[in-house]
Amino acid sequence: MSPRKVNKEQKRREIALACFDLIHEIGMKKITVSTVAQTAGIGKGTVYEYFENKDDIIFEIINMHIEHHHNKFLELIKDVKSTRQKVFHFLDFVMIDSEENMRHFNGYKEYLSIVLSDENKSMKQFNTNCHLFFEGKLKTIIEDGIKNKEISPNSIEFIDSIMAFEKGVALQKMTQENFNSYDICEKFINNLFNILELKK
Amino acid sequence: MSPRKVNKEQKRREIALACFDLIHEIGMKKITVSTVAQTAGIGKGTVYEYFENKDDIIFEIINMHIEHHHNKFLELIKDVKSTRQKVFHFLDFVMIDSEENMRHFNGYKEYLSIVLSDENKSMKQFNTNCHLFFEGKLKTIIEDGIKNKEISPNSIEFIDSIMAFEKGVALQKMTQENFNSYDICEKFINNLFNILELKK
Amino acid sequence: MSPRKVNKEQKRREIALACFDLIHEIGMKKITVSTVAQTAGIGKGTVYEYFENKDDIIFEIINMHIEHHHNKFLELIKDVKSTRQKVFHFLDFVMIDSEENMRHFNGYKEYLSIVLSDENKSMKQFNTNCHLFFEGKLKTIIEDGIKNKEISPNSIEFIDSIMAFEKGVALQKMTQENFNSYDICEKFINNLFNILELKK
Amino acid sequence: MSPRKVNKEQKRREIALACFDLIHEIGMKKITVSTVAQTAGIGKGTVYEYFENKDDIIFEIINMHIEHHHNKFLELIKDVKSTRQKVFHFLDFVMIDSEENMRHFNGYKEYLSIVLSDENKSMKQFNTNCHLFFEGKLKTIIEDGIKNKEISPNSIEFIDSIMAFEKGVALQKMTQENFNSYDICEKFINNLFNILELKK
DNA sequence: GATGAATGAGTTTTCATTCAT
DNA sequence: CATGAATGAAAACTCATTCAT
Repeated sequence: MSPRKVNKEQKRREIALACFDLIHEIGMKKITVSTVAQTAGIGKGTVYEYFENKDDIIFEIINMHIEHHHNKFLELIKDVKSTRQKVFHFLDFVMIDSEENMRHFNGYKEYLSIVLSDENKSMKQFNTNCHLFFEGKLKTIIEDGIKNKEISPNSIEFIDSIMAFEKGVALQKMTQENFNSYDICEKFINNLFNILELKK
Repeated sequence: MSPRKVNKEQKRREIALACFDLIHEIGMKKITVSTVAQTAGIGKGTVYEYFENKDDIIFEIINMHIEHHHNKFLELIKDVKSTRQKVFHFLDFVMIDSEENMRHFNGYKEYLSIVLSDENKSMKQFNTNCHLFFEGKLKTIIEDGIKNKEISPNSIEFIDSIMAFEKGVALQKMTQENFNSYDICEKFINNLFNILELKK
Repeated sequence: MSPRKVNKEQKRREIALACFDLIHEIGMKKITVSTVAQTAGIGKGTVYEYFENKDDIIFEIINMHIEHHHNKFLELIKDVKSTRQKVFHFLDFVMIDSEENMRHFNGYKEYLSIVLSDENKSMKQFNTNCHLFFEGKLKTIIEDGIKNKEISPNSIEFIDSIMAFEKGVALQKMTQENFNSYDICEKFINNLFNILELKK
Repeated sequence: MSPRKVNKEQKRREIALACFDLIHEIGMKKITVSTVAQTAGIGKGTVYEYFENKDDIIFEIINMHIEHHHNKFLELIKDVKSTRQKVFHFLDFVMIDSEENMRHFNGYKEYLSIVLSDENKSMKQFNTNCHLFFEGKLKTIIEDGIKNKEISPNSIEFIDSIMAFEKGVALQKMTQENFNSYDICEKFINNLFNILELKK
């Protein structure tokens, strides 16, 4: 009960949580240790009690965003039945422009710009793990579809392409003007499933 | 229109040209106005005679790289006959790990990290134009293939997806460990053309 | 006088003793209050129960080292007979490069750099006392030699010079490259005793 | 004439010269880049135009002091005739407590505390060179004395000891209370020359 | 037009000391 | 008595931009 012994890991998360929105509000590049301290309502020195250095802070905040995004996705596909529909939801992240989604999307954008500029190995490793998480989910979706005889067995061949497609759409949405991600995704899924779906 | 203006533009290009390789050599992020001045053999103040600010310089250098890349690509597909082969070459940029290609690829990576971090509107505009250039080329390739009865007329529907796929592969190659872009692209093209190619 | 006070003094020594080797291991300059607390297995705040401030801690640790060095020296000359030999041992500290000796020597170096940089009066006082201790020992050695008719009575005049010489050699060993302290000390003692020793 | 091209080396010296007295006034350890900039009447950034880093500044200031000291010494012994007298002047630096001399002496003290605390190799090298300079001068003095039949040929054997003695006296003057350097040096020289001087 | 010297705001990081529990 | 979480002053260094010559 007493504050004598603080749970370091928990405090880390508390500080990061307090700064969760900084990424949207001022951009990852402009986050300074001072800002973090102020936002979390603590002293600059205190930040260094819980984080190795500035990158460590940024990393924890990003971590939190990704985790949040994972959970959102799992929630989303929980009750969906058709494979086509599940894949639609898989692409929600890049298709849907709801305010909340856009906040996450912009967080991801900032995140990418860090990963791209840093030659930070652990960032790449972390990013690979995120990729594998979603790839695993997609694989499950596709395999379930095959089992249910919804889609043809060779659908499994298209997983890599879907993953790449999704990332490409994200990138274009981030870097191009007037890019209509919804239409492009819709067309892609329809073309794809017209090929993959088994006629009954 | 005035000869003044033309000279300015020419000098801009001269300076940028002198700095063409800086992006590979020291990385876009580490380019300073001092470096540019030194590399171009002019004074730091002179740089500001021809460029608004640092971003303006970076922009011009990038411009030059993209242009160079455009020309390379046009050269590449000049004598290629089959549509499948042309699309293969279209993906050369992300598939082939030759030293020269990797230099360009890493330049593109640096470039992306700038576009993503900046909220620079003109960057986005510029990037859109680049996209449209390559999209145009791809469209021509596909349309020619349709005219030649190599591929089915609905192939035109897949252009957006190919564009997105290519960008997604690029992104993954930049941000993931042990990513095998070659195999993924090969499988993608083969799967695609098995569907699109007309049997004779 | 009160048992309180005695316990305080004892605890001071316990803490300092626990940190005895820190000086060799990480260097005096890099000792932080945190390190001291950790090494002594107590809380940072507790350190301040027993020490006024950081300098006070450092001082206590140094104290302990000097005391240790005193004892070593007394041990060393206990059974030595000839005066020349005793003076040789007097210079052991700056002549001999055994690992243990070098550890102490480097400790002394760190110590000096503190004394020189600080305008700390008590440090100077303390250092004077150390000097007087060794000067007393040297005086006894010389006086014994005179009594034994080993060396001439005016040898007493050379005590200050020997003391200064020893410190000068130490300083040079600390601050010069390729300084051969052994040869210089040997020559010095031989020259000196050739003058001072009585022929029989 | 125009400020278009500044002589970098000269400006370095100008800045260092402006800070010449900082060492006495606030102590070497407390010199900050800000202080240097303020004292020299320039901007902080400007300091870095002429110096690699903070150590580089300190080094230049020290350099200037040593150089100054060298010149003073050469001036001092120019017209002195007897060898005994020359060696007296050789020890002036540690014997005489004139205000100007004490300023230099304190500068040397600060300098030593840097050399001792840093594991900076170039500092040691530099210090060795200073030593060699004065050793050379002393050697010349002694050799001249031998040539003139003032002192015995084996006087040459005592050079190292005189050098060490001088440094030892300096160190004691820096680190001990009520240390009477004058008397000790006087006694040393007299004892020494009573032995070395040839009787006529 | 060309130059490059001067600038200072802005950033990260350390650590002795305090004080509430 | 003991503790350790919180603190913030202080310091080194970078670099885009300006402006006098």
